[in-house]
Amino acid sequence: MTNDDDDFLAGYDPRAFPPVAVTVDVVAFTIRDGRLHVLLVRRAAPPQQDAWALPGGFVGEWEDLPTAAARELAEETGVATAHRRLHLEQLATYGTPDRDPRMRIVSVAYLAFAPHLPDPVAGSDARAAAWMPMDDLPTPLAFDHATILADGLDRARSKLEYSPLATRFVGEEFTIAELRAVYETVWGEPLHAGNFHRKVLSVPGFVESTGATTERGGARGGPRAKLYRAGDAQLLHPALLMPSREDTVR
Amino acid sequence: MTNDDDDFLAGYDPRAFPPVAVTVDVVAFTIRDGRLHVLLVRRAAPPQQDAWALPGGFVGEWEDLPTAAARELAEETGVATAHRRLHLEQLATYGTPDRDPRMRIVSVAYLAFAPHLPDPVAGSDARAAAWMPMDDLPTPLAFDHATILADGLDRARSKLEYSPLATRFVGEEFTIAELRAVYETVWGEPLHAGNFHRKVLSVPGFVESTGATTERGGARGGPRAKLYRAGDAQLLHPALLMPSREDTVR
DNA sequence: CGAGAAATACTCGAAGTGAGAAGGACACGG
DNA sequence: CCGTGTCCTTCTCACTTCGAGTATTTCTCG
Repeated sequence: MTNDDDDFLAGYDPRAFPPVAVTVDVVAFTIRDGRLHVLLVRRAAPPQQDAWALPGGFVGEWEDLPTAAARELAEETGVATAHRRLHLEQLATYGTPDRDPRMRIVSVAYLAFAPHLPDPVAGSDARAAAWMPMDDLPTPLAFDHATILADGLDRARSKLEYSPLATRFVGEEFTIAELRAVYETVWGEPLHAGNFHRKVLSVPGFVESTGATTERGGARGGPRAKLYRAGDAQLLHPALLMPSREDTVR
Repeated sequence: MTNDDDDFLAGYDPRAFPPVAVTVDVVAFTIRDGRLHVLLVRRAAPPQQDAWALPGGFVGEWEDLPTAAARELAEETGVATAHRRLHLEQLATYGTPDRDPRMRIVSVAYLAFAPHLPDPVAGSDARAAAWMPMDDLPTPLAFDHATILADGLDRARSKLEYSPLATRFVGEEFTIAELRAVYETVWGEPLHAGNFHRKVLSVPGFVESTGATTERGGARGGPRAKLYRAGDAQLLHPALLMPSREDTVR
């Protein structure tokens, strides 16, 4: 930076620009009882009081965007920011001028995943907070949150294909069958158990064996399963493609 | 919306929120002389006057984000907004608190592609505008634009794998060899001509034949090539994977 | 006219995929 | 304690896809 910059900044008035607020909204997914759930809050204040919405809120003046997303998640829902296996990534930004009646609001959406998250606790801005099953959502959602949620689901579904994201939905140690259940739940269709097994083990760095097995067989019988933990791969190669890929190509 | 909302909004003061400005920045790629080029402008005003930067600027009060991106592209560089084959997609949003010395600025980055774009014309906010080759960029770039540009390149490289984006870099009608040149330029490595040919034709909806051929053979010899135009596929299946994929997996 | 270059097609072995089935290990209900 | 059914895990087989190399033909250039 130059001295010219200093002179310039001294006379600079930030209020000269159009009033805009920046918020973060979080699409948080988890799996409960074999169904995909998203975290929603019931708005405690206008606008759209009592409507179900994604957790979110204004970004603090000196706050980074991902920090704000983690804070909102914690504040409005009691879901611990420092949850060990929480995954947070930027999804997209929504800025249609009339998406919020208060003023021009540009919202940066984040996508979060974690295994076995606890029941949320409603925070200051929320009358209630709950994990809602994706196949039985309240309608309508506030603002354009239905669009954001749909984009988040799309992203999650395709990220399973080429990233080890699925390991974020299960515990530290898991069986191949648990991992398969994640794919089946998010993709919404059954997979061939044998082929899935072969494929997961053939992708370098996806999972690594712990040497141990489960204590018992499955709830309805079957042998004990070997336990694995997440490997160090960032990208799955070859990828696990959704069976229905070809149908949705065009 | 309810009457409660109206009461609430009547007493609402937008100035109560932390001052933030929202900008758009555009990473525009094209191919010239077999090299990948990005559009840069030389800043005409502080801060960082005279530094090279991505074209961009403040979002108008009633302006949609993609509209703002197209406008900035046109304003600062003379690249026509309505260019027939211009592709524009949202890349990501950058909001680190100190990324701009003026104030808190959140910038939504867009990615643009087009074939054979004309030489840009410097607009009001730019002292100059130019297509700069990616392998010989001026350094440093203003603000965090080097990061944004790197993210844009990553996105472009991987989008070639599973989307028909490459057809946006060539003319309305093109040969398989021209398409291959796009992949080789963006990926930065030579491809096996025979395998590429087979693969492109085997992906349903990627290209469709026009029945015609080029008027002449290649500049250095060879037969006339068949001409194709873009098909209707939105997703390539099977995908064309980068040869170096496996090395960069972890 | 000859040499080199490029578009396209073909071949071969290696690797990956979907579908099915087999072999055990285990839970659970008589 | 035994039979039945579950289901983890491994195999097999036919089919597709892939990378690498080669062949053929047609063109430009000198």
